[in-house]
Amino acid sequence: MTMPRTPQRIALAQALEQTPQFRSAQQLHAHLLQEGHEVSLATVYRHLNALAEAGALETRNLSGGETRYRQCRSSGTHHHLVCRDCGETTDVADTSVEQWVQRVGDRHHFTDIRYALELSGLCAGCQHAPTG
Amino acid sequence: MTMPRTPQRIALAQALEQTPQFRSAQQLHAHLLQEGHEVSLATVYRHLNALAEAGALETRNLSGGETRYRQCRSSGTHHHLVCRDCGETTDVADTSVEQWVQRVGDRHHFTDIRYALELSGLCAGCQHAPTG
DNA sequence: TTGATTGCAAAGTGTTTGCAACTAG
DNA sequence: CTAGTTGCAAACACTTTGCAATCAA
Repeated sequence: MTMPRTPQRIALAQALEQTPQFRSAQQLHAHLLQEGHEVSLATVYRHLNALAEAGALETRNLSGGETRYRQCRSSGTHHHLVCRDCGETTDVADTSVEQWVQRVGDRHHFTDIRYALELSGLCAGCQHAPTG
Repeated sequence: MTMPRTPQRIALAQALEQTPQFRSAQQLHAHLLQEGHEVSLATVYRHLNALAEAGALETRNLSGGETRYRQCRSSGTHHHLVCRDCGETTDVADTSVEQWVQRVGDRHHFTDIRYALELSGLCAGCQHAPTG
């Protein structure tokens, strides 16, 4: 159970700390290189998988086979509203969906319910801009 | 806008008709071969993409880069409750989430809101079975 | 006839892994 | 010293695509 505090691991942890956004292994890797850290893509993948497996990261599967990761944050549930044009992300704190989900599970006799909700739209600043 | 009714296309359409389950391109391809149809994997992929793009199929991205498809059924909005153990899929018809989403969008001055909600749990039959 | 469709095999993506060198503790 | 970690390059799984042959209308 020893666990070396290698510079790579530390750098990745910091990168994950920085934003609440979901980012891909490749994005994170590029980010680390830009910051001057020496890490290989393989190492990034390895840590990401380990962290996700340990429950420290949330994951999201995109079309194209890409997986994005982000650190588990607030204990309270919240969702993200992402602007499809500029990418701006807003946290949405609200528990009504949570309650609804619980009810649905009960009604269908399902237990250990998990759910993922993704919201996207056009933010105030992007509503007149053409999407392309 | 001609559109040949090829045996491959017909067979695939029938296969999609058969179950409400999400299935991968490879699963569908294997299924078709078993039924005695001659189709290439490439063709299955091509049709699946076309149908999904046209809005005739719903898709789901799994970890591992796999995409699963199934035919769109009810016109009204609904969600899916999937059993993590046996894969059984239940449709959940309910509009309260829809309304909530709309409210959230308004509150943040976002327009053209889209959302995706995925629900998973353990169905009644799988609640005592070990997950492995 | 003619444009859409098909199959094949090659190419492409994102991710994983074997292995030898390396390093934190 | 030694188990865990790293980088590289090869391997993987799923999907996409170029192209020539084929087929439906």
